Amino acid sequence: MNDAYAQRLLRELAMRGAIQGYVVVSTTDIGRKLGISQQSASRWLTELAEMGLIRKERFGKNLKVKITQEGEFILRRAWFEHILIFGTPEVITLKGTVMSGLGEGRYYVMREGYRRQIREKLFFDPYPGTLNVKVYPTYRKKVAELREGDCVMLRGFTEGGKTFGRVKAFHATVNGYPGALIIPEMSHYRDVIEIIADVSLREKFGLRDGDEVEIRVYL
Amino acid sequence: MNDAYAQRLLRELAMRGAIQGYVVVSTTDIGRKLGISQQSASRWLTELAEMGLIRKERFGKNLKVKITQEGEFILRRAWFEHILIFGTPEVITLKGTVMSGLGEGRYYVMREGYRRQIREKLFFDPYPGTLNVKVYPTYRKKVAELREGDCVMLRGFTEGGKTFGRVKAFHATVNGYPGALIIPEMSHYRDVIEIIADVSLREKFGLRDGDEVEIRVYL
DNA sequence: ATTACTACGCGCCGAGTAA
DNA sequence: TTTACTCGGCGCGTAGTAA
Repeated sequence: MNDAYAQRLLRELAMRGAIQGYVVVSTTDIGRKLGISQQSASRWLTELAEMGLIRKERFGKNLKVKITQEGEFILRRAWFEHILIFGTPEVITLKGTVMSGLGEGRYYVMREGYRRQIREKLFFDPYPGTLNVKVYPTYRKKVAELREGDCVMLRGFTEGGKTFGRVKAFHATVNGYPGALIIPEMSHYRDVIEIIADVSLREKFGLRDGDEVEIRVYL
Repeated sequence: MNDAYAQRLLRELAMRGAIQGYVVVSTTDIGRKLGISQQSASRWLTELAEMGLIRKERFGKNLKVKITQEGEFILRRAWFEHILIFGTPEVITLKGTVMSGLGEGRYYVMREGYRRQIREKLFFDPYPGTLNVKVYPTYRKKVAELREGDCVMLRGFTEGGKTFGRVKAFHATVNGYPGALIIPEMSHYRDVIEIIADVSLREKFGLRDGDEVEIRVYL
């Protein structure tokens, strides 16, 4: 296997926690995520193990894998290069409580005009819905800063005669899970922010209104 | 072209400055760096341009390329993921002046026992020689901190009856150029540090004894 | 020296399938 | 359900070469 494939797969495994220790994975799932077949995913994993970049063991019907030190070296080099390219990120941490939206989040995310851009610019297929978070008053200033910060811009468009405005997006995590924070340019909220991810964050973390979450924005 | 190749090539181009604007590249050179043939490098670049991830133009006998916004999105996503995996680096900046070593740097780096590990763990083939930098007194404390920090460890070995000790290595840049800072565990110097890279840093920056350099260590 | 075309053959991908 | 084998076909990488 070549270098490029190895790096791509190692990163996917590392995102699942395979640096800290063994992680259960499925070849079907990895294949889907990387856009290759289950068979190829299986073969890639085998080759990665033969190259000594991962340890791989059967775990019932599944596999468990962990990245070796050699594999970690490769990832660290890539990490280092990306940091030379873009610099170290400014990380803004926000805290607040989950609140119910009025379902507009879902409505907007489902518009193909936004959805396509999210796939193209943020690289995930958004779960149709947003997590609304009311940030604690102390963080309002940081939210205001964000509005000025460097962002991924989602263009506005018209669809069925309706006009949808530009939306600012930022790579972010909620309780450590990756997604994006979005701020419609026209929105006037100062303390309510919206988060999107490739899964339902409410379900993933079993969140109910009033639960506290931590959001980290990387810019 | 698939995702993994695109990312690998985009990163290589970004490291050459193709995000800021057009950069002159040669397919031979890129091929060598990525471990593929000149012909493949040529085809990869063409395909990357067709995918809209780079702009490519002839520049005399060479090419000049620049990464488009779509290409940058892909790199930024990878940057974000690497930061989720390893966190944001602590960057330690050191300043000092170039000084002549006694040629031991060259002697040590040439030992195959170290050289192989540098290729495997730091991912470059070291130029046979080190840049010795005497850091200003204010930075001595930072150097001492480094000795304790998280590092890439180069194992000791014996060669021809001589024993070579363990060496701590850190990803680092000199005046922005990537390489590594190395600290032999047995060394007792407090204010002299050694840098290795894949080229002669003295030549690259036209350095003479007494010239000031800035070293950034990423850990 | 470049880049990049054509040809060709190896090897990779994925369908089918066994365990 | 899984993983991972075999196998057939096509895509990719490289040699040769033109410009």
